[in-house]
Amino acid sequence: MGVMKDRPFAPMLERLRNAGLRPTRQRLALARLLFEGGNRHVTAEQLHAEARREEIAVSLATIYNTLNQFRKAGLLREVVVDSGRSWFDTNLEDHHHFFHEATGALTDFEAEGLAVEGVPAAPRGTEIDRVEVIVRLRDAG
Amino acid sequence: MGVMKDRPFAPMLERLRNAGLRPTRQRLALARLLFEGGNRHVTAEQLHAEARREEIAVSLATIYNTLNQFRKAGLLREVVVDSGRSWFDTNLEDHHHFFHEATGALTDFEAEGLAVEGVPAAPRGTEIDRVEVIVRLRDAG
DNA sequence: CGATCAGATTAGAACAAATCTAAACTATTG
DNA sequence: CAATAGTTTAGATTTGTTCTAATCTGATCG
Repeated sequence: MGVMKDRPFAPMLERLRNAGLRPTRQRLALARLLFEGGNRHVTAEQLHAEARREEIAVSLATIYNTLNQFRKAGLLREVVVDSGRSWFDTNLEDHHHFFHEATGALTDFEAEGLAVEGVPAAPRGTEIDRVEVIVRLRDAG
Repeated sequence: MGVMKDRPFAPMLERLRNAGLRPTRQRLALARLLFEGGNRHVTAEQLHAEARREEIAVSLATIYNTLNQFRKAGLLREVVVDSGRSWFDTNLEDHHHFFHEATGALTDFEAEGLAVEGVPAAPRGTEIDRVEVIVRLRDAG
């Protein structure tokens, strides 16, 4: 835990600067919620609620701004599994998702070990950006 | 007798009845737009606009009701690729999708020839419903 | 048939997620 | 430490979807 001993904000501050984002109070606080501790998936509303719980004063508009800026800066990935809301994923490794329709639970699995073969060529004028695999789950029975 | 022998909507009528849906004027008209002619992808708004163009009087609420009923009845599949709206796909075969982020174009490709291997076991208490592959495209360059 | 009634349709209200606006605030720079 | 460019904010707005409760219609039965 020596990582967080001395000046707990310094690395995060650097990280924001490197991403070309001014390290404001709000961005710093949200970055710490998102990136300290393991990987996570959040929606804007969830993160807003969490910030409020931690007594961090951030408006919902700022949550949206920040999540989108972090995404554009490559600090987050957006995951679309259920229409009507966006999930943001702090895991930047090559990976895919389980989505449990019944509960809305979203979990990662490593791409290592997964092979997708036989993807047809991209249509003329386009190229493949990313191959996304979503494994939809239902209750066993 | 004395009734026209050629009844182009008869098969569609049967199809609705088989799905347990009363074949109303609106459902019949929408079913014909959706299922006569090749496979297609539509959003609710698109189908509404198309119905209006064809001078079929259907409210937007009915479009939503109908798309959801058709989906539940297994006549349509929902495709989630971009948050904020739902696509409905008349193609019931095993297949996957190209999604061109820049234009929002959604196109099918056959699952035949595609192999997804090494999907981890479903978490306890759940089982795999469907493995969905979305190939996200960007402009070539 | 024509009456009945569960089920379907509808306009418009309500809701939810996300974005926009323009005014107030703040981190950087010089 | 003042100027300024970038940031945050409350609240309004937009967009996609669902809900409500009133009205209409397709199937059934006498």
